[in-house]
Amino acid sequence: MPLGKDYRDQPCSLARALEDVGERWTLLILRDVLFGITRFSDLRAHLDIPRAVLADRLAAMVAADLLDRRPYAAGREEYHPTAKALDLWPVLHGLLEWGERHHPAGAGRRRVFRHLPCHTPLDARGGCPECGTTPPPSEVEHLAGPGHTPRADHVSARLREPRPLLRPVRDAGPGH
Amino acid sequence: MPLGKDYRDQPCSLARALEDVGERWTLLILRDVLFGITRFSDLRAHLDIPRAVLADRLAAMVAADLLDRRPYAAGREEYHPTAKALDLWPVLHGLLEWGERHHPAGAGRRRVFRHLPCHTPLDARGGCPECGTTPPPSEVEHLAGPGHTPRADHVSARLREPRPLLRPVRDAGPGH
DNA sequence: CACAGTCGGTCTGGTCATCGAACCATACCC
DNA sequence: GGGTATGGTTCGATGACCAGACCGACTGTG
Repeated sequence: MPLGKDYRDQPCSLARALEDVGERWTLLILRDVLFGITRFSDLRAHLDIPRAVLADRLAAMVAADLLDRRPYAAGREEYHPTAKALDLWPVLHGLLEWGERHHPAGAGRRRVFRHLPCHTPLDARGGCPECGTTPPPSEVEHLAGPGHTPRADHVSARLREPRPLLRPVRDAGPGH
Repeated sequence: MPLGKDYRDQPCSLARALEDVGERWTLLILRDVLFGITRFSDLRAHLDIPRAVLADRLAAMVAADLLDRRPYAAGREEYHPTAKALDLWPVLHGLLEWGERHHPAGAGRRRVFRHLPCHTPLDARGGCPECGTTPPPSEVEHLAGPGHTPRADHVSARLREPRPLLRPVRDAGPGH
């Protein structure tokens, strides 16, 4: 399904937001980058997205100041979320929770988010019921829940165990 | 710009959510319906969306249990948000606020949301700083802010004055 | 150095969505 | 009957998306 990009004549801030993140695949890519999936090949393995579309979206997201592209070796690039992208985390989390509520998996939640210091699952608004704060991504860990459907790719395997948001999946385990 | 609809092999709840509301125009239509714009012709006037696309989206949103379609006269239809749609309000508001923060209009906010009982502008998370609650749409009023860019259509004119969410734009004024 | 493999893309051809404009059926008003 | 409002559908052209083939730069291996 194609998704257009511009909503030219809409004076609303929602239209502005959708011009940045409303295109097909963009929010899923953003989620993956927040999950620590930062490389072209890993994003492809995890999302089953056509190469050309992924290349196009990454370029658009760099241009929109959502991603920072930097080499980790000669000719090899990594994409990291900018402050603007991190600022979207509560919305992304809210949308995911909405999907979880209205399209539940039989066995339970597909993914669990916990406040790292408190070790408490976040509520629907992304807040920590224990300490009352709304943690930034850096303080949130995520792991597969009981409703999780396994995927074959190597990236998905890494995301089953608890892992802080933003930690590159290429790096070692949970980290405390 | 087209936006596809299905993300078949993604086991994530975010993909499920995007299959409901990820298509082009869908979130803008949902916002408009929450603003009280419930008729085909009014949506068209406010969004500048091709007729065929609007008809397709409305049908999809009814099928996804986001909208309830009911006649208000012989052969005339109105679309009203379901509970599922109302449940998405905090996300919609969060995305709008994100757009406002990262694409500000020079003169200030484009649209202001206030908690009706407290008459206090909502914070970025959709909460009321006065009473500490997160009001449902029925308790929120909205009006044009200083950064508002006027549009010529008759619907936009109605949305300039304060008005509770969900109140049909065809109905009379602010209502307290 | 030749060779294979990995990575991050680009190119191509076919399909599908979107766009803008025209058309249409019903109901109402006079 | 003629005119208008409403809620669509149909059409042709353009553009987005998709799957798969191709490619250039670099790395490691012998």
